[in-house]
Amino acid sequence: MDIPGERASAILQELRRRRSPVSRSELAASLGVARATLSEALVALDEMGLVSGDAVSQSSGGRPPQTFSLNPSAGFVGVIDVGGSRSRVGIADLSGAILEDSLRVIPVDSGPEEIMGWAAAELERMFAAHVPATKSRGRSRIAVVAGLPGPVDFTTGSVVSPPIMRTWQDFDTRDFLMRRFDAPIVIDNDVNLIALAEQRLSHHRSSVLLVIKLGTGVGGGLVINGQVLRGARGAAGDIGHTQSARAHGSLCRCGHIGCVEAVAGGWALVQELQERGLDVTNVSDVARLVRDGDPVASSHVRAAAKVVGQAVAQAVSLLNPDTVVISGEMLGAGDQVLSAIREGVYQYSLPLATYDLNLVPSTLGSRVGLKGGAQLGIDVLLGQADLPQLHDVVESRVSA
Amino acid sequence: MDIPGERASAILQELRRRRSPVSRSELAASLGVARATLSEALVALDEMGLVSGDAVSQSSGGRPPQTFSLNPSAGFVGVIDVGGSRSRVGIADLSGAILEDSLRVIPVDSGPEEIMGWAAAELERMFAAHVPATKSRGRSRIAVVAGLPGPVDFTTGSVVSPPIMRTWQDFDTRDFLMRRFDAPIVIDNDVNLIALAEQRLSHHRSSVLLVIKLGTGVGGGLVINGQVLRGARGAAGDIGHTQSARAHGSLCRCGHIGCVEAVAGGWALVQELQERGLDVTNVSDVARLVRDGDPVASSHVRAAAKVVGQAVAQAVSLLNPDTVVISGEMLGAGDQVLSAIREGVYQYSLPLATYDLNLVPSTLGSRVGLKGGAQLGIDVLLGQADLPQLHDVVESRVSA
DNA sequence: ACGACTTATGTCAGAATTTGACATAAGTTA
DNA sequence: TAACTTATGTCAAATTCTGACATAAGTCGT
Repeated sequence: MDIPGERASAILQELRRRRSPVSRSELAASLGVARATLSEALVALDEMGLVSGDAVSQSSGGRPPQTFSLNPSAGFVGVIDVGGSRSRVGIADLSGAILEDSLRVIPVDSGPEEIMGWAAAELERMFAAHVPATKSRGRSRIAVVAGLPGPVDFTTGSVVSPPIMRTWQDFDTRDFLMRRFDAPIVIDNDVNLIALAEQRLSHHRSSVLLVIKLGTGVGGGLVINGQVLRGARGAAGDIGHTQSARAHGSLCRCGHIGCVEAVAGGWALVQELQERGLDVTNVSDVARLVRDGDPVASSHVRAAAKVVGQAVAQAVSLLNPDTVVISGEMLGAGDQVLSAIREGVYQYSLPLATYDLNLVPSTLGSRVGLKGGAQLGIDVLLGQADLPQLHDVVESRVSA
Repeated sequence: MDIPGERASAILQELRRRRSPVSRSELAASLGVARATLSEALVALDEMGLVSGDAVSQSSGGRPPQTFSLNPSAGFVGVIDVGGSRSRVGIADLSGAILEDSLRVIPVDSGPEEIMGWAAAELERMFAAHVPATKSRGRSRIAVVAGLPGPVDFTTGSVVSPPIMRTWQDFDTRDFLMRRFDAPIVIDNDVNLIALAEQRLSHHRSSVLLVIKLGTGVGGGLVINGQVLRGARGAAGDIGHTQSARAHGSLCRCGHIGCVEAVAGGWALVQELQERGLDVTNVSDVARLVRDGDPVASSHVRAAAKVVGQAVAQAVSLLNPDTVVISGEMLGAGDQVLSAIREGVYQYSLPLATYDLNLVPSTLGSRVGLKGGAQLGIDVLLGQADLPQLHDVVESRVSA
């Protein structure tokens, strides 16, 4: 029995949108089709192993409904999250849950061979451990997503980063992964993944979401109407290398002068504090010092946060987002960071744009990147990704 | 004979997308349905008077195809474009062509009663003159669109503008127009209308388009994937009141200090040049002076354009648009404006974001606002508008 | 001018899909 | 236990879409 792909996709999307199991009637109602139609489609999806009929749920006065949900083990996503100073690898199922993950502290400029080699090996191990060898019906689908800490050119799938990551410049990440995995591969900017995670998992209702990541660098991600805005060349969201009035004179690692990152980036803070004689080697150290009340570190971080706040204010004026999420290791420094950013935003934005603006810290923890990558991978597996250049891959998967 | 609304909408959309008449076969192919299916739907649309079968076109070696296009006189849009110093009213048909328009030089702070009263009267006259009393089949649909020079709260349809337009603050434009016209009413920001016009009429292929309007004020509009980005409260696109390093100290009419507009807005330039003893009263005067080679005016305008360029650079970094269009009266000052903006953009943006950026002047003339309003109105009439709060209105129109 | 060829259109029966109604299943409540 | 409520399976009828065929209306070559 074959079911039109469009309806199948709609059902899967609806099942995903609601987290909890849904009855046939509810599903039919929200999709606007007759129960009979929906029932038939569900059977087909069940045969493909994509949905699973749960046990009957509570009765509300009559026959209790059988509820359905996405079958979590119908697909798995391997995610590689490369960070400035540490990288993570994880595997998630269709529910988006991270089944296993591993962390390695390694600077990004150790080079792609070292990092991606390790990551791919880890991923192979995890796939072997978690993906059932043969599903009774249908084979488990898999996808691989990698997030890189720099602008990614979507057409080629490799990093295009004048500022940093020179060692990655000529490395074709997509190709490397394609050789190791027989699966759709998606390469994206790391902040885009974080932004997607925030929108899907924490800010479901947001239609214009801006995410700022304060880590080794300063990055931004944008999710508009549920879709990541990548821009013409995948360079959208770059807020770290916009000019700041307060950063005048500071030389940035990108070669320009006066970038936000040159004052507010983790690497810049580490450098400054080292010059002031403090014992710091990375962002975590800086955050710890502030938390412990070190006055020098605090004042530097607070000043940095104000600069970020001003840059965010510009973005808020331009985009009028409903939600701004602050993420990244620098959050570990405590409330001061957030309040300084708020100060900048409310000072420099028009009242209308901040009237009901929701400016909040991330609550998704240190595995946000993996979670976002999982979401993107699931999009691909279910044929709901907004990646034009992947359409052929996706098509063939969906029809299979 | 009734045809599913979804297909009807798809056909209308396709007919609109292609400007030129299309044959049945071509239409069927682009929509991916059988010719028979499409043919039947076309008959229904023809009976409703929405499409018109043109004369047969050129043969390509066999029977010449009959081509179809939207019937221009199946619907009309009245557009009111309120500007800082002048307002326009016009009427357009479904093709988007402006059939008639009229201009009145009147400052926006003359108040809404005066301006909208005049505009509504003009519009009533134009509707009476151009809309056929009774179409043979189906009644002509009409819509009214108004563009206002300030942030518009979409939920209420009235201006929300701390900066200017105090007289408009408590005026309910939508309600005013609803009382005069039995039609869907859309109130939007004037730059949003311009942006829509640029995307639809000049930059069809652009997926991220940024439009900057340099007039009495400095405004911005954003069209992403063919949809205007209005933001959470309709305040998106505000680039005039972002902070500029070079504008420090200048008091803006919005009450803040250091806004882009405080240096680069038309009103600010007029003020400055007056202080320097030049005889200018509005933006056109300034542009004329520069065109005539006045050194003082030129240097001021050039400096202003650089400030704008820097602000645009921020936006370019954040959004990575494929196209930036410069619009507004200040363009009349000549090439200097554009080149100064380019200078700012290329100096302050990352190379990746400007690599294949298309930064061009508008070519749509002084009636852009009317043209954009017409596009938005047609969207509404054909049920393709992205305005959530209008859905009920639209639904009832489409099914009728 | 005429026939061969090419392309477009109308028609319509059959295929595919969706629906609504009805019978049945499986609980709750009095 | 009977009455009632809600969920599900089934299937014929209605709707929609398609593919094939016949026909229409040009061009091209002789």
